[in-house]
Amino acid sequence: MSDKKTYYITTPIYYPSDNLHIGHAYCTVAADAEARFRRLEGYDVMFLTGTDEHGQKIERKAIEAGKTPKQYVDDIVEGILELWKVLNISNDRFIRTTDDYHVKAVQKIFKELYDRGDIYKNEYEGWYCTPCESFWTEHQLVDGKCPDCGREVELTKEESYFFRLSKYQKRLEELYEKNPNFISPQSRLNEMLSNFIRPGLDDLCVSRTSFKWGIPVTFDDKHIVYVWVDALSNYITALGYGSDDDSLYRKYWPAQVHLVGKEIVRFHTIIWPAMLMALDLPVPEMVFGHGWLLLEGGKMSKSKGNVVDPLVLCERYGTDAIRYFLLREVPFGSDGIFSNEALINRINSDLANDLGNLVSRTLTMSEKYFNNEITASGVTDPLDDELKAVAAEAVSKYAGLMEQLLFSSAFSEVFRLVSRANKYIDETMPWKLAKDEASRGRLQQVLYNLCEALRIVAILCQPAMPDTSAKILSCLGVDEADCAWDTAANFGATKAFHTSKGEILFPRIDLEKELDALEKDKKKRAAEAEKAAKKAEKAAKKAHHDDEAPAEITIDDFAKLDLRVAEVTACEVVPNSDKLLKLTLRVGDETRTIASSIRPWYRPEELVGRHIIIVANLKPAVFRGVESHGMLLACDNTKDDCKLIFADDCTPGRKVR
RNA sequence: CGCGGAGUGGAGCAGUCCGGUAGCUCGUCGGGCUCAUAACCCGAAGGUCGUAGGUUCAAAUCCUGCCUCCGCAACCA
Repeated sequence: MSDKKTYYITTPIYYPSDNLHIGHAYCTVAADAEARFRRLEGYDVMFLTGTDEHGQKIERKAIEAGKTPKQYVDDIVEGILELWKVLNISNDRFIRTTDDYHVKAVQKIFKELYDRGDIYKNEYEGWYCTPCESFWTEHQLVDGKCPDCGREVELTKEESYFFRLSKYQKRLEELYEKNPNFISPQSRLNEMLSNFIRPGLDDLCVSRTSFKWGIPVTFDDKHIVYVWVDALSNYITALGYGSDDDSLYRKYWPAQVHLVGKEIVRFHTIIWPAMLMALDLPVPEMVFGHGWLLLEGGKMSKSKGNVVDPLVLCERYGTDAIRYFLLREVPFGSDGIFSNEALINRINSDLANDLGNLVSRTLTMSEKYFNNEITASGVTDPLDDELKAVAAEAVSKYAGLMEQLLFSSAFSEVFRLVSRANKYIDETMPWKLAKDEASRGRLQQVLYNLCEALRIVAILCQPAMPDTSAKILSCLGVDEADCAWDTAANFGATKAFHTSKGEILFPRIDLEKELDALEKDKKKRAAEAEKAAKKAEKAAKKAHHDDEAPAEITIDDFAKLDLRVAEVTACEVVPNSDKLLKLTLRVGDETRTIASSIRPWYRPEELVGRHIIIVANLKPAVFRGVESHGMLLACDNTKDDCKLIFADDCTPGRKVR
């Protein structure tokens, strides 16, 4: 079967700085549905997802959590893999940008771009916020200050490597023109053109020296590869590009579609194709920018406590119901709103009332009237024609819509057929036919038609609800051959159904009770989260006192500390304080004040004249009205005991290293 | 004048490109049916399509101004 047409689809690689939420699930479920649909159609599918694990944010998060960056992302990624398992995601590969093969390939790509002259060294000028260690552009500044912390920034130059993005402006415009579907949906194309292409492209900074958690540039070890080359190239490195075995790359590239959120359309439609052009590689066929799933009452955020955890939803309502909801509720290109009420209503009306109930009533009649054995009797009626017509239309429209990633419309076609089948039961009134032995042949045909309709519905539902489809097909008792995609368009393909009543597919949910329960659950979770946060904070504080080592640091990090010997010239108790002592210190020629919470362990008079070690360049802080300029070094001997580090033999003012 | 999207019966949306009976889902009300998961089927009520002008025999649909909401603005899908 090597002549099968290939279909390569990707999701973005997600940034594991936190656990994933419903929005990530949205995108991945969509990609999964498309992948499943193409497999059903007979394509040789490659479906890739993964994680983008480098960068300053993760470096920082890891430090906060007291872990190495790798440990930190390992833990998050474990959760992500679990989530995809629960959501029944059928990805063929999962790439992590920390994977060895990826790292090597990225280094190779970076070097090649450099050798070709499309990456060059220059200076990057920007506004630097020292405490945040972040560069900002003029536009990003808020009132001329750091948008993160609000502090002063200074104009700084950093040596950087740049990618000649500007060189590809014209070729990009040609690409869009020649291939109007390259950026989909259409509205995103306009956005790219008027926002970025038309004003002109600047060369792009593709390396960093301000943090370390990334892939080193092989020929200049001060630099690490910044996100663009690192993350975007995953789509080819995952297939072995740049490794010894690039057979998958040669087989599947270029991708048919990169599925991305609208906020990263730009990187995928400008930077990524330009990079590929620079490498002389083919560009993907399409970048589809989907909308966002917004939450009732604004954006998802932890502080609002409105983050929707897809694991919780799956546990509560079943994976297939959640998958269906995500695909059906919102047209794929636009933003939509997620609410529990919408979710429950959708499950109740579509899945329980219409589909589940249709299956249930059909199977019940099959059992009751025909002992579960259904074949076509040939006693037809004009009433049958419309059912068949709707089925045929559903199949053809569905296929076209799925090919364009228009999931919501595609499934609305499927449910048109479900509705028509429900109506067909009312029109044909099988319970009346059953009362008259003479209409037995007709009754049999009616049930056959219903089973056929259900068989087709089940086939079409596979991409969205794989488990439910399997259940329905199993209850219908059809051969595997009659589950194939090709047979969906063939109403009447099935010879015989050997049905069996299964359990209720989707139990109805009591909306009010459920919303109450969810509300309670949410409060419980919020409380737990708060508790956990406090605990974590405590633990973090404790970790400072503990001999448990935080993340590894470099000698440069250590060099940032200005440790000095100081002589205590005076010492007094700070008023209104249980723990604080105010120390006056001589550090070389300088005199300074430090407040420290060591009163439980030392009397003021016993410290005067002693030499201690201080951190001299700590940011000043005010405790109980005393301005403290530094910190004393001390040891937590036990939980309740603290000892200062004395250095009586050392000269005040001298540096400690 | 940074860019883009949206304002249509109680809720969520389609229709707008190519002007001419305002459609779908949910909800509400009434009826029918009993095979079925208080489900299903039929019917009804309810909208001067954000606002002010303009073009036209005719505008939700084209043009202009204004108002409101939302998203993006070097990385939250």
